[in-house]
Amino acid sequence: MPYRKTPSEIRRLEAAREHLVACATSVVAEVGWAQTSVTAVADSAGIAAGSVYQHFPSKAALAVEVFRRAAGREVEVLGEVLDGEGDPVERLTRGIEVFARRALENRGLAYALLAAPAEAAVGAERLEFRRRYRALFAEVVRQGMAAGLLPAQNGEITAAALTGAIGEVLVDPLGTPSGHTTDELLTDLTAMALRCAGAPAV
Amino acid sequence: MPYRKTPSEIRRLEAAREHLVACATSVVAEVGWAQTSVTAVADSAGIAAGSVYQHFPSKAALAVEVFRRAAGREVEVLGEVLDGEGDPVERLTRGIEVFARRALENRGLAYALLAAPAEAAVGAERLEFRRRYRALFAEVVRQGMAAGLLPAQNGEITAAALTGAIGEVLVDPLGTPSGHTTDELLTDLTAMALRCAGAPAV
DNA sequence: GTCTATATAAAGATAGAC
DNA sequence: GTCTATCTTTATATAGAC
Repeated sequence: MPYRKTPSEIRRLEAAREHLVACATSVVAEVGWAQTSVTAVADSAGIAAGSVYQHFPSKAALAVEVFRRAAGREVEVLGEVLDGEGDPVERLTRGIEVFARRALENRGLAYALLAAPAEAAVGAERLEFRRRYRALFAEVVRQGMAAGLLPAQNGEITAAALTGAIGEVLVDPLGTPSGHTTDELLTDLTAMALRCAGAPAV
Repeated sequence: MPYRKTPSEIRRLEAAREHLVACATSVVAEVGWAQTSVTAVADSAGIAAGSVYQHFPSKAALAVEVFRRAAGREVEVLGEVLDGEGDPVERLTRGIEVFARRALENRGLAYALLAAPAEAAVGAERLEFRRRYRALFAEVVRQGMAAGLLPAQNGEITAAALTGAIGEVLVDPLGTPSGHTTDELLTDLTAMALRCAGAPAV
């Protein structure tokens, strides 16, 4: 009776945990935080409700993990684009495009991350991640000002507006109705973003 | 034993109901929807929990009433400013200023109306009212374009960005920290809004 | 380790006394 | 009409069998 787990045991446990997080993420994306009960997650993962507590001490801990994983991916992707090639204005344009496109492609998850009603612990995480999104946007705006491509402005407010605008378009189910393709929406959104940051019209 | 309520009885009942709505609004502004229990509202109004159900059939109905009253006031005020005197750009500037100032002056309530976690029924109302805010902004942007003061743009997206930006500034508790007075914040916010709508720099 | 069954807690809603 | 006390529901979390 070993007092230490074998490597294969550890792998199995981690895999089960990963599976649980993945299933919980799907459930949240589909029905939102409020309707995501421990039972629903367990059903989705094919285990009993009680077994969830083998991997997470509480529902809140699981929810926070789900949020951190998903939001962390978005921050990472956005950060890479904004920190990539080209001048600050080009990068900002691509960043908005990528951020919005990913959100539109997985609307349920994006809504859950940006806006959906959630318990307090998740709300706190959301606040933190919104700050990170905004910090990324604010930094590229700062660079744009330094390069003389953007006029003097409060970059934090511009960044907040960009984050808020994308969220707002997502929140409204009528945001992409008949007559507007995703591409048209993205064109209008990036145009607004460039105006918002004060980039000269093309 | 009259089968009809006397006028004074009706007045008393309506007054009690008004008082209940007012107290509930205060509670929501202070602690948010999630922490607003029927008991807390009843305590605040100085009545028993059970008595709440003399005036509203359910907690959700009370919450919706609270939301409608408060959000309706904001829509009305914003509508009057945007529909007032001056050219469209001037009205937009004043509208942003008034909307944001009122929100900053009653931050708890503004947060509850714009962003705070809430039950489904309130969430649906919020969606509806955000659409109304946006429709108001979109209309003045449309007028600005028609008057040749603003460049061609998707006014709905500009309107969404403005609503989102104000909400975003409010959501962040660090939005108005040391070094930024409310007036400075408003100056930066209106400047962003004018850029966002494409108004020429002053 | 995972299941079933159950304990527990919180909040909304109701019944009946006054 | 309002209060007190209680019922009911719902979902989290736990205990003990296998």
